[in-house]
Amino acid sequence: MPELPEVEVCRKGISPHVLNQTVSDVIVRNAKMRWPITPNIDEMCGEIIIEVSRRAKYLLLKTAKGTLVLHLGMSGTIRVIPKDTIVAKHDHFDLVLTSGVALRLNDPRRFGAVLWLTEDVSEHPLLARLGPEPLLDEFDKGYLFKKSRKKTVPIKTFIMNNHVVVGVGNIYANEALFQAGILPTAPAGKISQKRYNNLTEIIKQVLAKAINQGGTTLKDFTQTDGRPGYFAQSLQVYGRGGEKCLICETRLEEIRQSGRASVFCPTCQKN
DNA sequence: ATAGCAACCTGAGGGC
DNA sequence: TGCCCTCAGGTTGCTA
Repeated sequence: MPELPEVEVCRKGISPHVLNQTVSDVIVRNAKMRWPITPNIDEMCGEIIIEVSRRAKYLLLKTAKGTLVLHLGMSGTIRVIPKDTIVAKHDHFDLVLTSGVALRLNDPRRFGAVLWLTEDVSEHPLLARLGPEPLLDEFDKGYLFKKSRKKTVPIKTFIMNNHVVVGVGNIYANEALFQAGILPTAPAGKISQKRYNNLTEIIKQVLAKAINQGGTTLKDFTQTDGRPGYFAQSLQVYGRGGEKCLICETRLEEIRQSGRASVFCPTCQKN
């Protein structure tokens, strides 16, 4: 389910329920995720969660002793529930709090991750080399232009690369490039400063709007309280291959780039 | 260094 | 009904 907006919606949803709460128990029903769930995760019991933050698509629950790192992969969801709620298929992990509430991770495909790290999280190999956060000022107008010089990779592959900028997944990459009028196949190194300025602004806008609307609900994504996100109705190209462009009525084309579907309008978008 | 893509999984949907 | 194929929000870590 998750691109950056969905993870941020999740962070906001769980935060009031877990911040300053004490962990009473951790329940691992299936440790086989992207990597095995950290065996020493029960060290978390008795700890107080002092910060609920996000870096890229990683959720970070910080305590005095260490940080719980959660990633939702392709199909993960986190619900806030009474701790005795009946367990469903693919409910792999619970973080139980003394308040009687639990965070429950459900992830059919198990591409997600649950890691208890006692070292400095920002130094961890998974997080150390990530690019800037797209919604912060560090992702500024000059950044993409400078970073892309001499790069031949297609622009869509470029903006989806975590080492370039984090959090831009397949849905929002398609949407942002459509709105910026740039073909997803355009070589990153050939795009002008001016168009990068525009693209940067659009990426920020698209992500911010999606967060405000509670994310995009496709198959199984819901907010932590079970409500759907409403950004799906704002999608202009994602999932619309073969349908008409909402601007010019040209038929939208669909291709595959690096194994991912790219949808674009051959009229509105240029190299 | 960089590009392409297999791999990790389950489930849904389409064609036959 | 069943089988086989393709596809899906991500990302690491191979192989060239």
